[in-house]
Amino acid sequence: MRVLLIEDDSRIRRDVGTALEAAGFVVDTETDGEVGWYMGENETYAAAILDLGLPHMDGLAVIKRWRNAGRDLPVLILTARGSWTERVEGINAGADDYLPKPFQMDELIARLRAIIRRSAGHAAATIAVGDTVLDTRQMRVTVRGVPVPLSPQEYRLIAYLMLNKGRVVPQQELAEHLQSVHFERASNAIEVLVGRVRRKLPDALIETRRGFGYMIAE
Amino acid sequence: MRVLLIEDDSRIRRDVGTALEAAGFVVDTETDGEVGWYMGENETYAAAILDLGLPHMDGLAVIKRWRNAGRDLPVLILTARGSWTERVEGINAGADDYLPKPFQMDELIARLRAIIRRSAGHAAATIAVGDTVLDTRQMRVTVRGVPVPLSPQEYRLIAYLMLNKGRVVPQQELAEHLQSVHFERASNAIEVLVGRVRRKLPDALIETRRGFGYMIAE
DNA sequence: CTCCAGATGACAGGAAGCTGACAGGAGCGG
DNA sequence: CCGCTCCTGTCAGCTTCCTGTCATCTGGAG
Repeated sequence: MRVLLIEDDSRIRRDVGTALEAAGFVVDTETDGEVGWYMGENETYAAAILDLGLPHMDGLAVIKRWRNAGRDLPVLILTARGSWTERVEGINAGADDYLPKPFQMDELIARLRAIIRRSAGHAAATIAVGDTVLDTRQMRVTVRGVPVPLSPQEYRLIAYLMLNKGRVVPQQELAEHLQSVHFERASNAIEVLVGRVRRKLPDALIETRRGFGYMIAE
Repeated sequence: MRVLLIEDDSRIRRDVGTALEAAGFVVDTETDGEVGWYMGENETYAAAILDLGLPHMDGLAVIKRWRNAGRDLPVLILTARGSWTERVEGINAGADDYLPKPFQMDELIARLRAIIRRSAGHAAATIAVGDTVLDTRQMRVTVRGVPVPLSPQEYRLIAYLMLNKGRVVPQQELAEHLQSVHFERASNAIEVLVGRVRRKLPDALIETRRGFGYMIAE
């Protein structure tokens, strides 16, 4: 079982590498984001372990480029402890699981095996709200089992809202998260996008909280 | 903090239950998988502790059914020592952490607290005064469970007063907090706003302290 | 009883959000 | 390299309802 480890901290890199080899994995190690991306793109791995703070190309960007290219390589990201933002962004970018630092080697290995197994065709990482199910691995939304055709922006929007269900998400936060550089104040791009998503999904799913933002109830 | 303990071994059930209560948790105990699932589905817990070998419904099945229904209740599973398979399957099914038997009570409690803390991003941050509950994640106020429709200004006002309950808040401070540039002396905007909020909430909630400001009693 | 901070009802200007139409442009197949 | 399709941001028009102001009451303190 071959895995790709991308981590710039030499201490962690060595420790994790050793532990993974002891657990029976073949490990390729990279320290640079861009080189790591290239390896994942051109070689075959059972999974990748990815630090988020990397030289040359940020971990999130690495995942996104893999995903955009159709790579469904399972990815486990290492995040700073308690960084809710990183976690959500990571999962939203297409990561399969996250592990807050510092972590136990045992747990890393267990989770790594879990995502590998999951990618072998078993359970998917899903979030459900009523009839509507978000599958973050397939980057797809289904309603009563029927897939809903969504554009990339539309998917990112609904995914972010579902990952934050039960919480009011301000328009500003959505705009930042969708990372479209274009959004200016005095643009109603978010409203338009929400409208488009609403037309494709059950009506009451996305609540408007006038003056606050949007929310999906639990 | 209320937790759900599902365990069929009476010895472990009693020991764990006692330890949890000593640690300040309120514990609901179930021995049957299906009943446990039902409880988790219909009650509100800060977390669940789940044995994997259960009568009627296997622990893994319980987690999966919760997850499929969108329940993101943190789950700690108890596994047989060294059982890689169980660990991996547990995490794969959506468990947040696992603990191999036999275990130290201290460790169980530490890990339980950890997963509850980790899920705190999901948890509702609420403040209650009598029947009136402020939920800052949903940015909403409910009275006896019924949501009260509030405009942004109205919500900010009641939220600020509830966050400062038991203290007299001067009008000036309220005005500054609401950050409306418009407020000048000789404006009665605050009085008007308070009036609007009062009409939507239980009568005695906001006290007027003539000459000083407004207050919500504890 | 008098006075004045606070309460209330009415109102108008405008902020926030929704929608349909449109066009530039990215992505893709040929 | 061309042409087609789909994505996505912009715009104008419209609706809803928020919010500060004003004029007028009210009631408690002294």
